[in-house]
Amino acid sequence: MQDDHTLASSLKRSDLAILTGCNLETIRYYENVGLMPDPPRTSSGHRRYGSTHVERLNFVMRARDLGFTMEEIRGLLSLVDRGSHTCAEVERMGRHHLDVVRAKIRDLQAIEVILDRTIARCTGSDTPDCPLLDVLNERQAKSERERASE
Amino acid sequence: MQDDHTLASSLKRSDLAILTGCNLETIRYYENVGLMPDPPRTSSGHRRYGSTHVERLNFVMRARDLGFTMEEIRGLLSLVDRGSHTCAEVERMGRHHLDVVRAKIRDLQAIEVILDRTIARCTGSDTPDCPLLDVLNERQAKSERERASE
DNA sequence: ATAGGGTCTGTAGTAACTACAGGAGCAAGG
DNA sequence: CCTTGCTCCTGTAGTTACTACAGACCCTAT
Repeated sequence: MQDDHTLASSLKRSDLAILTGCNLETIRYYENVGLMPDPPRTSSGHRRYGSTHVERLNFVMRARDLGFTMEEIRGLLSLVDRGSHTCAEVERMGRHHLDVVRAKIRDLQAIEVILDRTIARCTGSDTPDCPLLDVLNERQAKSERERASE
Repeated sequence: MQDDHTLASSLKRSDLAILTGCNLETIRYYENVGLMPDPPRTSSGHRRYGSTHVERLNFVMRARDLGFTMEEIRGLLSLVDRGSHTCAEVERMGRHHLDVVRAKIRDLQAIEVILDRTIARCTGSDTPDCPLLDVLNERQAKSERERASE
């Protein structure tokens, strides 16, 4: 069909995927969950994308790379879409996310320390005795830090 | 029914949950996926647990706290269950997991740096201009480190 | 005209649980 | 003895953020 030169948007879904590096199916998923707007369609139902979609998808992917959850990305987008967002609002969301990231780092570092110290005591020999198994068999399941924060 | 004093195991599922701090439903889940053995039952079908179950569940939870995936925990358990495991085998699995943990830490730290530096430039004012939004609108979606490792 | 791809939809699968619905059992009070 | 209310049983659906498939349609090129 030749009805589609009326659309400023002329990218197919596969084009958008290649341009942004996003998985093809993920694009449809983002449309379903409302992170991406429903694109215009050709008369036969095929999606056609334009530069606004490219920018939007890049925004979503960049936020994803920074570890924002979809809920957070939705929040950021709705601020921007509202048109009256402020730097203060965005900063607040960013700071909250940064706190979450730092908490995850701390948790993983606590794990790292335990694993590292424990494995350092491993003999690597053919005996069944193993410091790591000893640690896994210990009674208390949680580190002091975790218990302290409860 | 009084048929159950023949069982050395006398803990109900709720008892096991309280004793280990594990969620009640999670215990059943671990049985379904084979991390915990099917416990003996009373004549009416109620689960009865003993000290071996307590120890096993503590092991699983401790491994979970250290960030091992269920697949890894299954591996550790099958080594131990086999009865002929060696420290070398356990150490190898531990080291692999430690590598994964460290990779996650590095990823999160890269995110932390970007967020921290970006938010530091936020004015926190009522203007729509925002360094964080600028970063999210940037073309390239991946950090140099990530592209380098592909 | 037809062969081959691409695109469409809905749906199921992933990890590691958590939560519910609806039915059965169990212990204690009346 | 019987009821009341709690626990336990099962199967199933929901969660996050996708990914992958099946079967139907469409589009392009020869």
